[in-house]
Amino acid sequence: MTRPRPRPADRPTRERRRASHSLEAVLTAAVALLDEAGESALTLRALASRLGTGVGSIYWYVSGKDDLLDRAIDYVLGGVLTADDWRTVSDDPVDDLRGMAVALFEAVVDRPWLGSRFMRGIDAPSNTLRLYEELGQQALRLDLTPRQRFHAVSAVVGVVVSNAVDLGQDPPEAVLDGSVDRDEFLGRYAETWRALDPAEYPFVHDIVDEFDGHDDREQFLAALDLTLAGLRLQAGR
Amino acid sequence: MTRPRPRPADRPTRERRRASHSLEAVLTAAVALLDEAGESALTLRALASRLGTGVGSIYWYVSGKDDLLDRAIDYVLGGVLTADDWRTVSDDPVDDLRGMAVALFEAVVDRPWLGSRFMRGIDAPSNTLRLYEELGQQALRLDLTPRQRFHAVSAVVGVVVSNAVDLGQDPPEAVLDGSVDRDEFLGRYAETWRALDPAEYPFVHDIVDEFDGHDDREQFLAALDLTLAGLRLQAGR
DNA sequence: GCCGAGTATCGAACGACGTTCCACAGTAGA
DNA sequence: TCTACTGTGGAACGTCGTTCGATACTCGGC
Repeated sequence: MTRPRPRPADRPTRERRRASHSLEAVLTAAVALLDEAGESALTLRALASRLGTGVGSIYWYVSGKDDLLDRAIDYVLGGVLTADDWRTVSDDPVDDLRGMAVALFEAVVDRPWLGSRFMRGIDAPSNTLRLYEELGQQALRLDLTPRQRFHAVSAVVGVVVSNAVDLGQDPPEAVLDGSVDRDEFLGRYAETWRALDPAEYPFVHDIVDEFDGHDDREQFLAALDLTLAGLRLQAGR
Repeated sequence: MTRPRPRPADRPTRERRRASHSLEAVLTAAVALLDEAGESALTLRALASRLGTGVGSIYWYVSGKDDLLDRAIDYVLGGVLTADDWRTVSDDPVDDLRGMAVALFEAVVDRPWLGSRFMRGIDAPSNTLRLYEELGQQALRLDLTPRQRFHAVSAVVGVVVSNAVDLGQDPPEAVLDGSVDRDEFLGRYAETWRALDPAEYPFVHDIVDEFDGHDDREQFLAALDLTLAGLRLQAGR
């Protein structure tokens, strides 16, 4: 789990009577902007123009861009909590933990802009904390000390985060067809790697074929399974 | 390992005759700025004024801020490669891998601004790739398929990266005494967690004491050891 | 029916940033 | 000395996040 940051004072939750623009509308538009063109597309001006309003209005609902992003992320994380594939129940807690981690990862694949800010907002009432809790409830079923549990869940979240950071990196510059471009892109790197001295770079040569055209999902699953195997061992399963 | 990004064309490596400002000077000043006041302090104007020059000059050595940051990171990573604690030799490859991962993590603790960009620049001649290679050479000593090796090293790098991202997050806003402030900070979060309904948040209650005042290093080591335990299992060690 | 306090909207303006551009200076070879 | 190249420096441009004050709209109390 990530280190928390202080959140600016929330607007008092008084019920709003005239909500032509609501916080939800702001968040929806922000997420739409992010989905369409990535993190750099989310500017206060672009958001205001999409909402048909002025920049100043946004600051009524949100204390700043940081807050906006945090809320947008927590907003989409709420969708993960209510998805169907979330919360599988088996008799193996580690399997269930794995299922949740995969569901979390899938959410990131769909929205790579979640990127590095992913899983930061662990304020008391938030979907992020709820996610963390439900992950942890599986760990609760394992024979571990609280400290081991804390570390185990942090480790699993860490695997998702590190792969999310990967995915969050802006692609070359092509908005066009994702797959073909990506393979070409990886291929160009593989090419330069193959040109290295094999005596100096034996490992790079050993894995260059695996790197070339590798699947992010597979890489994530491999890392996850290594961690879970370690966890199984620790829990005596 | 992280997805590579295209790097702008390098300046031709013609030997420079009058190097009042060299690329090295630029990088040294940039790193100093980052170390003193974090990532947000590295602006082209601040860097220029520290070098006693104009902003335009910096663009002679570096193609932009992205390139500058990537080079600065690769620059400090060069120090890791030549450090004493790097590259321990034992008869257990996993132990050696662990030592390297820890050394890498220590470098990040010292310079939290490495943050999320950490381990991105895997261009052909770079310290990052060299780091990756040397990590991989330990995996080469294990009885694994190339694909397993690729995934194993990626997983280990991932553990370091995810904890680096954590550390890279800007602290509350205090530049002052790090430890006391941090404990207070964690404590405030722990407080709100303890106020949650134990029936709804059993896991959070279970681990809140562990979270309160937890050590980042310990958390990293726990995650690393889970991954390495899984790796040991996979390699039949 | 009016009024002041809270709720909400909007866009001009500010300062900081990354980047571009171009005028200029020093140096090396012809 | 001339010329081409390597390097320097800072004004200027456009965009960004943020602040501010003017302007409504809405409601409970008089």
